Amino acid sequence: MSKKRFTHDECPVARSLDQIGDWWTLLIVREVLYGLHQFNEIRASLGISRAVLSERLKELTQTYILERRSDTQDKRAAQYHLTEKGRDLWPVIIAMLDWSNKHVVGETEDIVYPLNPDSNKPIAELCARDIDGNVTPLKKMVLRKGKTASAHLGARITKAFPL
Amino acid sequence: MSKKRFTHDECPVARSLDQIGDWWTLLIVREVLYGLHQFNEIRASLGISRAVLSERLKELTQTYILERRSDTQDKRAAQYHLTEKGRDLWPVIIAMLDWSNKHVVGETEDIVYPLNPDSNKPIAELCARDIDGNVTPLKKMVLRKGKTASAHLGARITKAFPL
DNA sequence: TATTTTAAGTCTGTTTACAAGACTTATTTT
DNA sequence: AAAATAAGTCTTGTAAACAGACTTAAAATA
Repeated sequence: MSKKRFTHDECPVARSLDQIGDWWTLLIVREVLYGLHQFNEIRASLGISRAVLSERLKELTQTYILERRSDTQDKRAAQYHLTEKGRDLWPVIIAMLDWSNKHVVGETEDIVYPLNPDSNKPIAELCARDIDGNVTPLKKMVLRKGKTASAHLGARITKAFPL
Repeated sequence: MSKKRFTHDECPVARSLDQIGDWWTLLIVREVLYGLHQFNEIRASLGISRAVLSERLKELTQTYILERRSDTQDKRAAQYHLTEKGRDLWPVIIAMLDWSNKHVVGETEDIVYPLNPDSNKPIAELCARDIDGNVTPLKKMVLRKGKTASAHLGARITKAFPL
C-alpha cells in the first residue's frame, strides 16, 4: 500500500499538506525564499540527498509552487524560482517560525525571528485583517464551511467549526 | 541511514518541522483542536493506521504538544488534550488554510475557511501586530538573527535575512 | 585541442517508514 | 459468564529515504 494522500480531502489543511507536507518540502521552499536557486546550492545548504531533492523539485514544479528555468548563461544549470503561489507560503513559514521561537527554541539561543521592516520591531502576535479592515488575533479565528468563491465575500455560511 | 532530523538546527522552521513535520502529525493536532480526544475517534476520522497513530501520539506527548490523560469514567480510555504549546499551533493551521483556500482548493468547491468571530467576516490578509501595536502584512516581514530572549524586546539584532 | 571539472540529475543496494489487518490486555457492557 | 470495546502491539508486504556510485552534457582549464 502506498502512502495516503489528501488530494481530494474536503479539509484545506489536508489538501495543503498534500502539496507541502512531505519531509524536506517546506525547507526547500524556505531555501528558495532565502535566495538559493540552484540544485547544488540547495543540496549543499540542506544536506539532502540528490534523489530526494530531484523528486521534491519535480513535485513542487508540478504543483506550481516552483518554476524551473534553464539558465541562459550556463546551459547545464537550472534556476528554481518561486511562483506567486510559492511566495504566498511566506506567511505559513512566518507562523511556524513564530511558534517555534515561542515553544521550541531555547530562551538563550541565537535564532532567526521575523521583524516588521517598517517599524523594525519584532512580532507580538499574529493576526488577520478581515475584509472590513478589522484586525483580530489568529488565535481567536473560527472556521466555517461554505463555497470558496463566495467565502471571501462572506456569503453562503452554512456550518460552524469547531462548534 | 535514518531519517534526518533538525533538532539542533539553527533555523526555527527546521526545528518546528522536527516536531510537527511528520506525515499525519499536524492533522492529528487539527483533529484534537476540532474536539476529538480519543484514540479511536481520531483514528476513524483520519483513517490512519493504529501503529502510526500510536507512535505520533507518543511523539506529540513527548514534545508537550499533547497531554495524555486517563479517562476517569472509563478506565480503558485515554483523553488526548492540547497543551498551550499545542493550542498555539492554531495560527499555523490558519495560515495553511488561508494559503490552501487561495491556491489549492478549487474556486467552486465547498470548503472550510477562517472567520473573524467578532465581525463575522472572512480573512483578507494575514498580518502581525508588533510590540508597538503596528500592524503589517506577514508577506512584508523580514527575518533577523539574534538572541531569542531579547528578540521580543527588539534588541541585539545582528544580521538581516534574506538580504 | 584534449583533459578535467562542474551542474544536474539517475541508478543501486540497504535501511526505515507506512498500510492493513491479526492479535493482546484490561475494562465495560450484555 | 460471555461478548464487546478502548487502546494499543505485532507481523508482513510495499513504498520511500539514505549514501554514494554512475551518467551526460556543458564549461573551464592545461
